[in-house]
Amino acid sequence: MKKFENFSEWFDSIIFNADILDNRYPVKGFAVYKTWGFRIIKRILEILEQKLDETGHVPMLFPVVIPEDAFVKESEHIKGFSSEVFWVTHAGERTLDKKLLLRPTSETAMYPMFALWIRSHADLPLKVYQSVAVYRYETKATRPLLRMREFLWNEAHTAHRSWEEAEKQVWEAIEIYNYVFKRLSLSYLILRRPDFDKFAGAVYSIAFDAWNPDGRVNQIGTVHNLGENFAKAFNITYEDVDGTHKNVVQTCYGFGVSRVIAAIIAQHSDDHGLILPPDIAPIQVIIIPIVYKGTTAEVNAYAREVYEMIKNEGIRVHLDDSDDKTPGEKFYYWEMFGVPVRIEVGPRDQRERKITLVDRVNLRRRVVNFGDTVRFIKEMFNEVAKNLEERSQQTLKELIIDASDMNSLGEIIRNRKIARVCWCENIECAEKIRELSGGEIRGYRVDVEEKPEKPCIICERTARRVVYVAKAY
RNA sequence: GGGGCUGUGGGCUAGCUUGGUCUAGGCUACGGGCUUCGGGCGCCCGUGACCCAGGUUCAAAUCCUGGCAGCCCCA
Repeated sequence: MKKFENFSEWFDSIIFNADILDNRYPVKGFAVYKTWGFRIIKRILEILEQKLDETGHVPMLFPVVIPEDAFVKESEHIKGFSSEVFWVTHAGERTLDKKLLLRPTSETAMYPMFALWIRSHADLPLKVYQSVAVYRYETKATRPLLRMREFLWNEAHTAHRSWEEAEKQVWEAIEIYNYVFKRLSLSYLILRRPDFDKFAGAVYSIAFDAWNPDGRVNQIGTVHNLGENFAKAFNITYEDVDGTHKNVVQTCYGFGVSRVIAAIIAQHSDDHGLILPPDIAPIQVIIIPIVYKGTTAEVNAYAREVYEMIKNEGIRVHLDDSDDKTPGEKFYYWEMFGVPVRIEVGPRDQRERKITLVDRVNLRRRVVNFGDTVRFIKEMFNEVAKNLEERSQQTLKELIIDASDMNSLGEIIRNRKIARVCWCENIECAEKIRELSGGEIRGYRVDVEEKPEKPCIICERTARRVVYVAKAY
């Protein structure tokens, strides 16, 4: 199965064969995370949550159901989500007096409580997070990991004394996500969404769009400045030092765990299967003994010795000494699961007290002395992470193409790339871009400033932004 | 939201037009055995399937309707 030729089939086969997710659950848009996938998820969440803890966020867990009256308080928010919420209307045979919905996101679950908890400036900033499943009745075709009706994410919600503080928080959030995504060697664009595409109820939204081999971008995280919109709706006020009562200013940000796994697969993996950054690999090193008749005992004993030594260094290592598969089969098997480093131990290695190291990215062999094993493993971990990042960055660069006119824009999108265009910020022109190219304006970069050097690609008036246009999941 | 295509053992598929030797074939995976083992070795044996509900018919994997599920394209 070829990654860049038939992304969809390639992606589905990796998800299935590498035990990430089983999409055969009999409800559309719902699936089972299998062991390998779920172990990876736990590692990703561990990295993220640790960073959130370090930056003063506290973990909490809010209910999955939200009463209708809380949900309808912020008018923009309802408009954005009402068409895709799951309603709980019955309990047994009885109809509920008060309909409940399954959280599509937790603003309306959390903020009534925030209103109770926040009394004075001393309660601020409040920074809360939770890692939970959310529910959205997607009307578009669902896709495993990329577009599910139940998906895992981590959401953080903060409340502050002022707009300035909230702005700072937005940047802290961006840095946190950047840190985690970099640890996963992912490449993406950090884009401020155009106003028509911001989060329902936000003042503005910033999103992380990861590249995909089919040119469709994958939104793996978002950061929103909510201003006072929800504070007004939910009456979240505090008494300031001077005795006046003010609305809090809020931010919230979401980290799409399911989509992050999708991005890791889509960006790093190859036609042999998954390739995992060492930080999140459930097994980081796989040892495969190469046994021949006559040397079986020595080789297995030596392999065991190598295993014990590596294990004692705190590296997640597994010895595959089963005799029901040939070494070649084991190579292919563990490559499918993306184990970043393989050690082959054969009679030759055993005689010379050496080991053969192979990295998952380039599959190059290296023979090193027993005593140097751990040092070289750690080096190889860094190398794998670096190679993945460089390769991913390179692909992102190649995917982005400047569009000078409508014809070239249409061609870029048809060729499954990301177009960079100058735009005047008028919604009419945005709509034309979508109609004529099939791609959507994803926004302009916030991590670097890009000045438009040409007029708007549609109306030819002065352009205000350099924006990225792509199809999206 | 609109249109098109598809559904056969755990996975991939043949068969479907033209209903009947289909007792549903193959590859792979899985279980057992022998043999091998520095990139999917070979052989033998075995388990395992026509998405669901109706309908047409002497007869349905095959035709029709609906449901469920999946894929693709467009809004």
